[in-house]
Amino acid sequence: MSEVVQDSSSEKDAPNSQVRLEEAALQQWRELDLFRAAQKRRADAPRFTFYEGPPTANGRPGIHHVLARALKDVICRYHDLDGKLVERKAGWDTHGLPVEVEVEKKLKIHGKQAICDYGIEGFTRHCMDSVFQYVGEWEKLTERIGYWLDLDSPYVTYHENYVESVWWSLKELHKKGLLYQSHKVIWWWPRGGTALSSAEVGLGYRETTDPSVVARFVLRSPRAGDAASTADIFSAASGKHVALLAWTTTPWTLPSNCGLAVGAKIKYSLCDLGAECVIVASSLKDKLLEAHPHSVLREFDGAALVGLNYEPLFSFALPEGGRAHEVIHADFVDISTGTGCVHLAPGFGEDDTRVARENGIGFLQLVEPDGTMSPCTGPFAGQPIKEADKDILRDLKTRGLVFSSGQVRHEYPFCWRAPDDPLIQYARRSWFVRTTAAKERLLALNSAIDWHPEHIRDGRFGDFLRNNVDWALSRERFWGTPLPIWVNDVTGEVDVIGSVQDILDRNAHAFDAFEAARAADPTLSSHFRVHKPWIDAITWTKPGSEGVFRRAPEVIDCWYDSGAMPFAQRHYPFENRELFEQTFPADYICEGLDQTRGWFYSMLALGTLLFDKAPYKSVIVNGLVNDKQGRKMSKSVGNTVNPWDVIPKHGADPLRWYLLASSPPWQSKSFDADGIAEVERRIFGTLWPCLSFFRLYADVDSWTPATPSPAAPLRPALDRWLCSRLHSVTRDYRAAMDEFDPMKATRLLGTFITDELSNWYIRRNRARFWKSKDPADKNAAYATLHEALRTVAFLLAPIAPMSAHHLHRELRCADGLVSVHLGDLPRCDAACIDTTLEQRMAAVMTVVSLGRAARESARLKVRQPLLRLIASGPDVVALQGLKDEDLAREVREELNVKELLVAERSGPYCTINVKPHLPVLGPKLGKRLSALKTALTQLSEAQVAGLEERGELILDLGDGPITFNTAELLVERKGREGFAVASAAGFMAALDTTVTPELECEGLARELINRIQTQRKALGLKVTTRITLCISGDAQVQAAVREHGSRIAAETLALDLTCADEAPSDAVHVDLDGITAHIAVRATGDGA
RNA sequence: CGGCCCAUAGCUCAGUUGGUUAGAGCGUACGCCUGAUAAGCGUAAGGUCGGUAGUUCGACUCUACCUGGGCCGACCA
Repeated sequence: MSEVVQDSSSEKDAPNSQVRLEEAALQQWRELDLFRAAQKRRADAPRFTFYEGPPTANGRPGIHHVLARALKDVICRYHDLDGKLVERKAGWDTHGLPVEVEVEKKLKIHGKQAICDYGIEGFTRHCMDSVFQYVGEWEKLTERIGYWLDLDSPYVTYHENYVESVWWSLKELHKKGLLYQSHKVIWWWPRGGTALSSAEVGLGYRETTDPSVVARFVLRSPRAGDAASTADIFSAASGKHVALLAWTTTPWTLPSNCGLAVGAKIKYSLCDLGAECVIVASSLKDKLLEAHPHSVLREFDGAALVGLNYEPLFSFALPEGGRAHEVIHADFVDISTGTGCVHLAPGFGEDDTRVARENGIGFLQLVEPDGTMSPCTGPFAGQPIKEADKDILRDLKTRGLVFSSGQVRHEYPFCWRAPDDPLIQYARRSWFVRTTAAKERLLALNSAIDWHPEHIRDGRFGDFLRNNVDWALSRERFWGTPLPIWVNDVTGEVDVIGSVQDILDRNAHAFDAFEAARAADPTLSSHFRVHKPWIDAITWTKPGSEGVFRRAPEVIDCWYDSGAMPFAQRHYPFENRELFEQTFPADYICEGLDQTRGWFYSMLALGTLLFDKAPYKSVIVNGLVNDKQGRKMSKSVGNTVNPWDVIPKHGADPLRWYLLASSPPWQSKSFDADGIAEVERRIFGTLWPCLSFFRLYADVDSWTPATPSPAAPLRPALDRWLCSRLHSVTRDYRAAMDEFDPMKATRLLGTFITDELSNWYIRRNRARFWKSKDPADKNAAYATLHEALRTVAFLLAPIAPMSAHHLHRELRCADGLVSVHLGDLPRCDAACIDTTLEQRMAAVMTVVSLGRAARESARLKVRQPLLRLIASGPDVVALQGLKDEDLAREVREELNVKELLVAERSGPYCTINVKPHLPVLGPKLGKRLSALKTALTQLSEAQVAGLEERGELILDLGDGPITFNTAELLVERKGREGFAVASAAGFMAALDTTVTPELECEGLARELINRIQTQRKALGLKVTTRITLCISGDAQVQAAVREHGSRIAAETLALDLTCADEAPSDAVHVDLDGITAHIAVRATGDGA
């Protein structure tokens, strides 16, 4: 008993029992090195492959990480217990801008130049040092929540082996012709001098105010050969100058204007404003020209404008590589905002770049990478773009080229780590992976992935794949996997290397300088030789060709690192070829919804391009964890939940259960600590008493699993029922887990523990454990309960591993296992499932519930014995269950009635009501269904009797007689008035409420027993302690003691019972519904 | 603005291929049980299943549109 945990509610700050048992379990795991032992026992088992998505350890873990980790752990543990080898290699994502930003903050420097000034080596050293800043906290949390993860040999994305595998993969892509360099418009952070990934851009959107300018682009006079429609425009304008109006929110791009775009099928109007004529989309005319009295001279399609030339607003430089200042058609032009005419600056817009290239328009980019206007822009040269906006606008106004100007508030991205720095779209030379070449394959492979929830496949993820664009791979940063591309500085020849050996083959002394530096400074990590700045110093030449190969200075998008994880974690193909092949693809991964464009994509893209396989078969996508009000958790709002505020209070297992059971994994959760307290109370607060009940009596009787007990089929009905339920639950639980539905499995188990094991089996069987005179019956009860608890321990193991461990140990199983986690999950034995018995018991439970309701309505407490209950049910199985003597006894005892009558026919106790069984009769009858419904409400007594006797009913619904059988009709029994009745779902319970003097006397005896037991407990007596009893009270009390004295004595373990006229001095006074009695309980000291 | 998801009791959520009286837990009120109880059980109040229209004998369930919330994408120029 000592190990069954006692609550210490007196010590407020002491950890509660749940927390204590978890910590004790974890301590045992450490001592037993249990994780390793569990892995070892499956060394030769078939694999279930899991990939751990690498978190970055330079931030603290939060409550949402607990959700993801609980989901990962529960599925992995389930398959482990089911007999598979489930490798769980930890991993850390170590590269990327967030790390650099943290270091910049620490060093109090900001921007690319500042880093160069500081020194790249020093900077990257700080990066490497900081990536594991919080790794201790991650490990602590991982261990405390019982997440089994091999933290001792994690993969680390900056390690040389990992980098080398990434290089290998890029060389493979290069061989397939999938690596190229191009101009690409990207989101550019001018101050930091770097491009940002779309994920990073998405973090930085916020509302801002920008100038909103409509500029005049004055058309040049038509030339010979122009279309007649063009000439018509000018003749209609009759000599006034004609301007196309175009809208922009970025005046700083106007000097780089190369063209104008219109929609060929959009209607445009030529409007006479008096002094000039302007052209705008017809549908926008009224809004744009509302302050200008005007008349419409002509209306025409945009196609009429295509090919027209206009005077550029500025002429600092001419576009290169194509025509300039021409009106073209573009499909993306719309008329929801603006003027219907779009200013094209191919240096700064993705759409602009595309249509310009398609139409032979040139390229011009008069902004420097640092975000200042180019030196050739005259008065604006060197100005930061947002400052240049004002001067450009003033200049245009002076020259009469501004039609209107104002301000607009809209969403615009800023750098997510430097919130005052706006990003700009900027065409930049960059390295790309041609993922679009594999678009169809990506979609095809995705279609076979088992997504949870399913809609991600064709929804969010499918959409993302359908809109696939080439992967912009390079980052002009410092801390990342270096791009393994060397370019000849004279010929431009590209050499992609795929290993360290590749480098040595080209330059045997490549690493000499590094080794020398390392000899001088042993603190220099060996991994640095494949990182900046050391890798940049490596060059080579090729015999017979001029020029030197120098490394492309960029590093790789860190999402590529994570996507390379399936092979890079193995240092494939340099090592572990076989292991990789065995563990690719993964059977299961699980990450948050935010990984759609992140890890889910990067892994699929690389798996597809390199191996033509989807790298994972099944995915659980977990939702976000919001706060109690459903708001997103954020540090700035201050509503984040620290796992360490929750775990020491309620325990990690209740937290895991809460996260798994509260809603489907993919639904965002409103985190509420009260919900965990509820789980702790309702689930664990029920489970532990089940255990201590078992241990209490098993210890008293010295019962062990080795004690012989009757074979299962020979045990009482309740035992067979529990056994059947146990196997049914095992079956359903396994099915749910196999379908990656841990919520269903968890709820199933919870219901079994609370409703069936605790609240029905144990409660109904208590007396057998302490009163049974039949040792076989008692041993059957012990064996049944023990087996049930043992199975619960296994089913609980994946969900609440520490509690399961504790439960299993306390059961002292004969399985020789030091922990439940070293065992095998029980299988469902179909032979143990007795469906009929389960249905019958369900009927009994329903009738009991109704019986209680009937007692409630009659205000007759259960201690008051009553003569009879009349019960009925809707079908044969239910009726048979109520007639089964073993089950009927449960009803009588539970409801404290002398007799249970089963009413099968309508009669003095019940009436019946017949309803159509719709799923059967709907298709059969169609529209005649309503006629049947009416007919059934008007059945005669004879028809009802006929149905009850012969099982069939013949009705005429207007087109001849139809015979209905019992499968097509539902019979619902209801109690007649005059009894205390309750009915539901075809069941009914009618209580005979007569209380005879004899029954009243017996009831009083039961009240006395109850008070004596309470007093025993108040005195702190053991359940085996014998007592002497002295009871006094009025005539009624004395009569009860006289009539039922032997029963009172037996149930309270009284060796001696006396009935006194005067209350002894040590008696307690008790109130029995208005009757006062005095009870003196004295221990005899005879404990056996 | 676009895509996707969600909307069921005061709160957190279930609800299987369309089927009879839409469920559970928490909370509230009242009652009950306790020789396992950390507790538990029962009853009641509480719902036009976000709205409208449609398909159907029948819609919480399917379809369309609308409203509100979330996530993601989007400077639409």
